[in-house]
Amino acid sequence: MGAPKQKWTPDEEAALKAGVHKYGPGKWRTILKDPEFSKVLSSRSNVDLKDKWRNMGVIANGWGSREKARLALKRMNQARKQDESSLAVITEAKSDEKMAEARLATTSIGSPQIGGSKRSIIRLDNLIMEAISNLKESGGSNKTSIATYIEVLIFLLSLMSKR
Amino acid sequence: MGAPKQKWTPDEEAALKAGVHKYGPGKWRTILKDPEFSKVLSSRSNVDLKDKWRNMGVIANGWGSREKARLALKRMNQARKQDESSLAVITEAKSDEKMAEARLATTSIGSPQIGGSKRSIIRLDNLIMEAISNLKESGGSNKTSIATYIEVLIFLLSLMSKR
DNA sequence: CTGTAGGGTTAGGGTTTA
DNA sequence: TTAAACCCTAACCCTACA
Repeated sequence: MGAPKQKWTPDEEAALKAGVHKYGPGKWRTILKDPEFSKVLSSRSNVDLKDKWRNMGVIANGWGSREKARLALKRMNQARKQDESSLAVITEAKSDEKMAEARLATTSIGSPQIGGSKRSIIRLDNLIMEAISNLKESGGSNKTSIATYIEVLIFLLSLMSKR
Repeated sequence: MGAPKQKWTPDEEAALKAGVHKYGPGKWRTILKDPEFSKVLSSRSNVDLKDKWRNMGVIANGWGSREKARLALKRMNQARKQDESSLAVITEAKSDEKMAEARLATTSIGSPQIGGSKRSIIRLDNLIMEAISNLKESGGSNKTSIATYIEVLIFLLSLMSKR
């Protein structure tokens, strides 16, 4: 009902880290005022920064383990969905059950070229994130090799997402 | 392992509904504290209330689009025929019970219409195609589904690179 | 009044159980 | 296999106190 949760994007997390590195933890308002970060973090409050930093603190470990890859995938999943944005939220809010039905019924992810209305992109995004989600649960005998490829994909995705 | 399941009684459901009517949804702790409901709901937590309200909502509203998308993808995966050499995307899914008919159509990732850094796309393509190739050879009970998901992921990457 | 620290609560994805 | 119940935790809220 209130504002939907605003999940942190990789860009925002990076800005926060950079800010803490520059001013130290606890200087949330200072970080927000810095022109270097104010753009990216414009939708965040000083308290938001504090809370996010607290959440990130639990993750101090390195990358490489399969478990870490799984978690990374999970976080990325959320990040991408959020990144695809405000429009997603808007359409979700607007759509009554019938619209939701219609969207699914006409699920046509056009060719990459023209058709890419924002809406179809969002739809694609959701579908694919679901796919990734399913993949990580699909189990199977060669989990290790799968995880390896997923790690590669995660890395590539993060690269691409930086525009 | 967990606590034995405790099914909701009609009294509890009624109290929950009354509580939401009085304070609005999202005020779970407040509802619990209200002497009017605290007796009936004494064995429930605020999170329990939230979860129950969600379950009741699903019944009232029908399935959400997200859940439908997830199922559709699952079915698509099962119904899909393996197509060895091509990249594929979902192109169509007829409504309702025919989600199983969702099919895949081939497309090229290096399509000229895709702007942005074409070179990186190609490299990405090679990298991932190699991954898929290895994956398919490695054997495994659900390699087909894995390949499908990765293929869809590739398409997502091409879309992202365009922005 | 402004900002931070820290405990508390909610939202929503995920998992388990019947 | 599905749906209700339950779990995990990021995101957000509340309050004390500098």
